[in-house]
Amino acid sequence: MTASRTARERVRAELTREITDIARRQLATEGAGGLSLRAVAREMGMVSSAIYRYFASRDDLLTALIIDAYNALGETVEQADAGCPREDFLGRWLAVCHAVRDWALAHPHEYALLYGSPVPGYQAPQDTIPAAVRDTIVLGHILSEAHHAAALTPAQPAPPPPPSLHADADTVRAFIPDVPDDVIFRGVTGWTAVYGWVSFELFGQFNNAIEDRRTAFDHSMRLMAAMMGLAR
Amino acid sequence: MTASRTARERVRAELTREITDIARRQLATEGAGGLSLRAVAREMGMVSSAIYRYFASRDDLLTALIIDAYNALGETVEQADAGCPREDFLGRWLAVCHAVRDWALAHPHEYALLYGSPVPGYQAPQDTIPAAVRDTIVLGHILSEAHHAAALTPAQPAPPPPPSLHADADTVRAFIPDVPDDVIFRGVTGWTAVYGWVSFELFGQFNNAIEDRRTAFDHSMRLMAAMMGLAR
DNA sequence: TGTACATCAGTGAACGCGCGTTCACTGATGTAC
DNA sequence: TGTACATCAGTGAACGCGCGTTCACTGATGTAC
Repeated sequence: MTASRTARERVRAELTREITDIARRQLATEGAGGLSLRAVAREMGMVSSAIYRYFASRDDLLTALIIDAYNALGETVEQADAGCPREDFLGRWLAVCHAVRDWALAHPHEYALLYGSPVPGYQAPQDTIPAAVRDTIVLGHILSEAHHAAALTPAQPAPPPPPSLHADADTVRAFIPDVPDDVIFRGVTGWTAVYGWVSFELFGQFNNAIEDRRTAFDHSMRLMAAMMGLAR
Repeated sequence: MTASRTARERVRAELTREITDIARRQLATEGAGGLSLRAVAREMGMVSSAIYRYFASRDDLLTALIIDAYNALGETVEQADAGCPREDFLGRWLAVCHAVRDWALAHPHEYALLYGSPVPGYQAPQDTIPAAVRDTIVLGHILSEAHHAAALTPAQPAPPPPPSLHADADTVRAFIPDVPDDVIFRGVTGWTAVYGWVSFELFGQFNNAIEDRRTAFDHSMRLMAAMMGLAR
């Protein structure tokens, strides 16, 4: 009976979700290294070996968490972007920057899982890639659309990218379509600055140095916007 | 006898060094989480409890490693800066950037220990601070000296830092002495971009995207130099 | 609709492993008179 | 210079802990005729 098979499958899907939820909560309190199948099973009220009906190994569970986290971040970023008038490119950039930072502050361990030190012994499979690039695509489109709206006013004189970088520019153009190499690398630089800041803030590098972090971040991202040629 | 006491102490200092050396090597292969007192003891040919004659706990050993790593990085950066003509501010900036990146690539796990996700359960004591800020001080002095040599040509128009950031600017001025707030926050932004890039590169975010990383990094840091107003 | 069989979820015990830390101890090295 | 004592380094056993994964099993749920 298809209906009953679906019933069993529904339970299965629900329990799978419950496992990842518990795992995510453990991740949030213990960090990636502290994620333990046995602890998850304990909290589920199951015996530890039962987890293996749902995930083939600890790494598989970790991969599921990583993909979920990338998607959560990606969705937040997409919504932040979508909430802005299309032609307000600076506003969109700032909204995206703050979305990344806010999400990271709300989910520090998940952020660390995505952008911190690699988990030792864990090798991310290819399946994470589509989820991993959602935020990058959002930024890319802001820049690309700004360029085509002639709204990019490339800032002060700076050296053009050396020709040897042309191949890499081609690869990145998948994310920032139809723009010259110079825009590509300004975008990459801006992008690294976002995560560089957020990582510094989250991993403690700003302790005893910068207190009004939201304001400072906002200002820093405006400087980066100017570097990229984004003006209101 | 002072001489013989010194003899014992010399052995002690040597063994302490040997322990940290072995621990550093293990860190390099296993990562911070894989650092184990028992493994260190095994490699020393000692029983595990003997380590406690030299370090009160695993965390103490970790702290020693962190301080050593900060000092190693700091020294590299200082030397890179010192190798440049004093008035070549752009050259000094680029030298420092590459020194950070080169060191990180040569010591990925140590870099991760300093700038990656915090080690769960480990709380860095205050003793690490002097070592931790050596590189920051180098950058600060480049900017400060450039400013006083009137060699900073603040790039394109960008909003000034909001007044509410003045207190934070005062704190950071310990590293970038006697410069206006605007220079401070351009410096902080530049600094985060350096580590943002290096972390992206080291932690795998550039995989399948950017191949000629040294060149791209160099270009990116030149863009940041222009943002900060550093020109040759 | 009823029965025989197959699939699947969850159990409980076990394997083999490694870890940090404590503690009472032996011997060697250094110190004081 | 020689002896009695104190300091220190290193030993070996133990405590108590948690982990991922495997495997033979029971019972319930679903399937086919």
